[in-house]
Amino acid sequence: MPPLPEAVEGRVVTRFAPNPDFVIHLGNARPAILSYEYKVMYKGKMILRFEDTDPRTKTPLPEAYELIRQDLKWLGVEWDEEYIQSLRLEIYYNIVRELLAKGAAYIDDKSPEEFRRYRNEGMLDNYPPRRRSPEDNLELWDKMLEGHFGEGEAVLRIKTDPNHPDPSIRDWVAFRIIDTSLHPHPITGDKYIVWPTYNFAAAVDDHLMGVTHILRAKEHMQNTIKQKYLYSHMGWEYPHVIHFGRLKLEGFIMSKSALKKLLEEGTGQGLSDPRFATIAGLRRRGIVPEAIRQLMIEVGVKHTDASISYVNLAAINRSIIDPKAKRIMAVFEPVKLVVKNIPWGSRTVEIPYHPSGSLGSRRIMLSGPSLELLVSRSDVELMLRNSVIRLMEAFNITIKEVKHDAIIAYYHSESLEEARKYGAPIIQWVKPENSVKVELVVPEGLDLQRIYGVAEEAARHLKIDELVQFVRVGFARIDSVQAEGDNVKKITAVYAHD
RNA sequence: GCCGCGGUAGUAUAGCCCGGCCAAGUAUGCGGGCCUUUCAAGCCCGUGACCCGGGUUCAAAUCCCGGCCGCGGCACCA
Repeated sequence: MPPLPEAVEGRVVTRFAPNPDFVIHLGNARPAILSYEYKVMYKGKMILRFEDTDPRTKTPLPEAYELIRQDLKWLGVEWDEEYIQSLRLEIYYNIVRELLAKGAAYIDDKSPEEFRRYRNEGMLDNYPPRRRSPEDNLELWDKMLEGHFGEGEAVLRIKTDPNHPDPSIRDWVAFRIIDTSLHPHPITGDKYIVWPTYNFAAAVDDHLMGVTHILRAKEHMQNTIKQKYLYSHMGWEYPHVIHFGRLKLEGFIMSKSALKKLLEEGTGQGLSDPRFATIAGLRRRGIVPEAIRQLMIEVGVKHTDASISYVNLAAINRSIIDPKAKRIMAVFEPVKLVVKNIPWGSRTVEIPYHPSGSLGSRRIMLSGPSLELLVSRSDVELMLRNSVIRLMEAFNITIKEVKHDAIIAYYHSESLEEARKYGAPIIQWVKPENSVKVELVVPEGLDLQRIYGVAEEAARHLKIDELVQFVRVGFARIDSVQAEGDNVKKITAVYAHD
C-alpha cells in the first residue's frame, strides 16, 4: 500500500463510518479494510462510527448495527473505538451554539425556494436570515429544539462563501427537523427532532475523534469542500482525505435499492443470498476474508472506478483455499454403472483428501465380481467416445453398453499406467451404499441454478462452512447439512468457482 | 446546464508528482505445451495496453493546451 500523507507512526487515526440502514457490501469493504490496514501499518487507531442521523429517508435497520460488526470481524477488521451518532446529538447541539455565537451559522426559517432564489442569483449576502444577529439565531435555535417548527419549516445553515462557484456548496444545511413521532429512530425513538446532516455530524466527529486520515469514496469530494468551511469557522485542522472511485463486481447485484427490491420479492436467501455482493453473500459463496483483503489492497485508492471481474476474485480465492479444501467425489444427475467380471472379491482403496496428502485420507471398500456405482450424466459422453475409462483412485473399465438407465462395463485392468496406455479419461464415481444426497446451488448472475446428485460417504463428515472441492466440478462451501440424528441425509453446498 | 475528478492490455494494477533505465512490469483471463489418478494446483511459451490531437524538449505514458469519453456532485441522503 502506498504511504499516507504526513502519517506518523503511532499517531494515525482512521475510521469506517457506515450507515446502518443496510448491511455492508464489497464496495464498503474497501474503506473498511484500507482503514484497518493503514491503522496496522502505522500502529495507529481505527474508529467504527455508525452514521445514523436520518431516521426519515434512510431509516436505520435495528439489526444492521450488529450485522455490520459481525461482517467486519469476519473480514478481520479490528477497531479500537466505536460510536453511534444518534447518541451524540447533545454534543452536536453544543457545537451549534458555538457556531451561532460566532455568527458562523444561522437559522433559515424561509422556504427552500426562497433560499434557492437568493442563492442562485448571487444575492445570498442579502438573504435576511443570514443577516440575523447571533442572539436572535440562538433564540430561534432553542425554538427549533423545543418543537416550535415542524418538518421543513426551519433549518440551520453553515455560512460559506456565498458566491462559491459551486452553488451546492453555498450555505449548506447542517440541521433539519425530522418528526420522529412519525419516523421514530430505532435507537433514540422520538427523543430528538432536530437532526444533523451527514456533513455536519461527520465533520464534527472526525475532529472530535481525532481522525487524521479519511478514506472515502469520491462522491464525497464536494462534501469535503463543505466541511472545510465548518473547520475553518471552528479553527480546526481538516484531516487528510483520500478519495477513491466506485467499485463494481461484475455479474453481482450491488445497489442497495436493487438488493432491497429482491429481498422484498422474497428470494428465500435473505441478505446472504450468494448472488449479492454483500459481505454475507460472498461469505455464503465460499469467498474467504483474506481474498477480499488481497483484492482491496490490489485495487487500492485510485480515483477511477473499478469493475472487478468475478474470475479475478475467484482466482485469488482459489489460491487461498486450494491447499486446504478436501477433495470429495460427487456425481450429479447420477447414472448407474455396473461393472462386471471383477477378478477380486473385495478390496479397499485409500484415497487422500488432497493430492498433497496433507489432509488425511478415507477408505472405500469395493467388492466383486460385480459392482454397482454411480457416475455423472455429463460423463456418459466421455464413455461413448472412449472404450477404456479409469475410475479415479480405483481401477480401469471397458465400456460395453450404454443403455438409457445404466451403463454396463467390464473390468479392464488395475493400474494407472495401464489407463495411461489407453489414454483413458479419469472420472470420479460414488458407491451408492452410504452415499449422501447433495444439492449444489450455483449462482449465475440473477439466477440460482440447483443441480442434484450424490456424494461419497465421506461427505457425511463435512461441517457447515467447510470449503471443499468436488472433484472435476469445482470449489464449494457447505451451506447446510440435513440429518436425522446422526444420520446425514443430505448436504447443500453453494458453488464458489472452478 | 453548472461544479469537480479521472482515462495504461478483457479485467485489476505498477510506472506519472521527481521526463530518459518503459520498444511499458505484475496478477488474472485467453491460446499452446509440459506435468499431474480432478475440468484444481504447478511449470514453460505466447497473446494483449499508455483515449485522440497539438505543443514543450535532444527525449513524454510521464509536463502544458485542446478535444473526446467515463464517473461523481448539484438533497432539509449518507
